[in-house]
Amino acid sequence: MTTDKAEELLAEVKLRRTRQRVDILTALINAKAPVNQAQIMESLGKSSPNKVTIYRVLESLIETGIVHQAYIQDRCAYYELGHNCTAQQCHPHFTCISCKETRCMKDVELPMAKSSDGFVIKHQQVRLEGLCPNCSQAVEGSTGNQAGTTNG
Amino acid sequence: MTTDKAEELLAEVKLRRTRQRVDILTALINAKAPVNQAQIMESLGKSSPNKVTIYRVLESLIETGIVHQAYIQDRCAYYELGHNCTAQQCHPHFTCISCKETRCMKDVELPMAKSSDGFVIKHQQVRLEGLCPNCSQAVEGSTGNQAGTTNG
DNA sequence: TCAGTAAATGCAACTGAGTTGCAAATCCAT
DNA sequence: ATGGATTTGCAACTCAGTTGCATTTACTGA
Ligand SMILES: [Zn+2]
Ligand SMILES: [Zn+2]
Ligand SMILES: [Zn+2]
Ligand SMILES: [Zn+2]
Repeated sequence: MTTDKAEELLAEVKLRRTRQRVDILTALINAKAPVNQAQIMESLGKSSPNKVTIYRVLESLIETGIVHQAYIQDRCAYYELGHNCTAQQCHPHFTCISCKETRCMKDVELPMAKSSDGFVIKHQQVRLEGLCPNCSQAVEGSTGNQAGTTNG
Repeated sequence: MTTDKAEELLAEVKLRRTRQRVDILTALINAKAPVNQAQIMESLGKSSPNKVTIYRVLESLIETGIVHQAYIQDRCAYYELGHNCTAQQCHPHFTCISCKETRCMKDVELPMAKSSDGFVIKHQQVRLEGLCPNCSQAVEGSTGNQAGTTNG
């Protein structure tokens, strides 16, 4: 396991190295996409920290800046490492309106909005909606074919 | 009251003209900023429709496109008329990190993200964070002065 | 004008993500 | 090792939003 990386990060931001923090941070490091509390708990299985602890750990990690709240979907927050975002702007997140999957768009960049009228814009967050490659293909190529069950 | 406008809109989108729909839509028309269910209920006072009805009416109005869900704050959805948004992009919403107020930035425009790798981007939503004129002034002009209680 | 019917409403009970208070456990500096 | 501050777990709570169902209301067309 990549526990090393997690422990290293915790030391960097001067957070106490508890088993729970290491495990949760490791889960975030290993995640291929943003995850919510339930997914973290599930990925840690039987030895997962309590739900409340997960929220509290996420909160402390967010305070240090090593974790971001990526987006909210269905009233539920998703978290990810913040290591490849600038302070001003993270990558956009894309949700497919057909298959409902959400993913990071690390290759998409947008300019920052221009501050105006005394507003100081410090952070910008972009959400995208549309059709993912799977689903746009399905719509193009056939009639009445829904969601990504095209070629699987 | 501007009930006329609401009734007109309902006719346009072919929704039955119920007292509740007219009232809720009128509340949205009169609102100076996006509002949530509780605020709609409050603004309609004693004669307000039931909470469930408000959610169901909002849902039907959103389906027709005359109302949009503007943003979510503190796990709570805020709604507004969608009449001055393009299909692809609404105006950004700005939340002040100091006084927590959120407002529409109708004068701010951002280009649409470029679709890539088979992704078809149909809609883009932008959230901005920073300091509002009140609060940025407070930070500049003095020491330790919090939130918009500066002048007035 | 007056049924008849589909749609809309209200109520009560529910759901589920996230929070709070507090006692017990754990980390870490000395 | 020891002690005090921090962290954790549990149970109970909060509150926006949803669901099922009985009742009411808006429209159609005779
Ligand atoms: Zn898809
Ligand atoms: Zn991401
Ligand atoms: Zn402010
Ligand atoms: Zn707006």
